[in-house]
Amino acid sequence: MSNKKLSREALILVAERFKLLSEPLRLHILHALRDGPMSVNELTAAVNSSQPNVSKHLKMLQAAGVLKREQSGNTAFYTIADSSIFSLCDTVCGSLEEKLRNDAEIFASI
Amino acid sequence: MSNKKLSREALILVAERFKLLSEPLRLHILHALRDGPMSVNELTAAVNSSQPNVSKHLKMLQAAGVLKREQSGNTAFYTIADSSIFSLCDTVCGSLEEKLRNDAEIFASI
DNA sequence: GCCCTAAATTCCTCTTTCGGCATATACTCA
DNA sequence: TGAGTATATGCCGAAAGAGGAATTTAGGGC
Repeated sequence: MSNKKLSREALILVAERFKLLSEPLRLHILHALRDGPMSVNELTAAVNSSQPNVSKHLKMLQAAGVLKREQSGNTAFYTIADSSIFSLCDTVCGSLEEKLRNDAEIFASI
Repeated sequence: MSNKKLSREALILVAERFKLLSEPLRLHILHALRDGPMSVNELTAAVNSSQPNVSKHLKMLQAAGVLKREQSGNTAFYTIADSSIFSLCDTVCGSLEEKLRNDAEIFASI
């Protein structure tokens, strides 16, 4: 764990990355892409949203460098470009699980 | 890296945790608390904001279980309660650094 | 060229959230 | 009890972000 002093600009960049991951639908999209590339249509079905909405979120994820876009014929395929997001999600899941377990214990001991 | 299927509710919880970390000021506060507990006044000075604003963010961080509050006399001290946030920040920093380095190389090779 | 399908873009509205300001609460000390 | 300091809270206005609906752009096949 590094201990650098972070500049104001660095903090903003980091915050932006977290903000990108702060929407359930975007997380859902990323989660769906774990098993490989998918087209916009496939993703739209997978996450149960509208096509324009999915396209908008895909654009944000791509602009941030998290996703990569590849066009094949008439359809666009999106792939994970930065797999560090999965470590992030796993870390958060682990932390939340632990917290919930602790809360459950406290509740049980009442 | 786990490969579980995440439920809609789990995605929302994870997204909420990321949202918590998506504000520069909150990151600043957490960063300042790396070296140990601080009072609200100290934090207000450290992050260069107003006291009410800092209090509000502290409350959110505490409600999420990221910070712990301890009152001593008239002043309140806040401490890191979930250090996994630092791994998160470090992972993001690493990813951003790599991306910037790559972008710089691409730019240099033009 | 024309039609069909896939994806992206624009406009709009609604909700959330940030920060400032004023105020309230709570603790200490005289 | 009264003054002073530390922290929390409530209210407001401004800005950002999400999703819906309609439309546009672009490719493929006839």
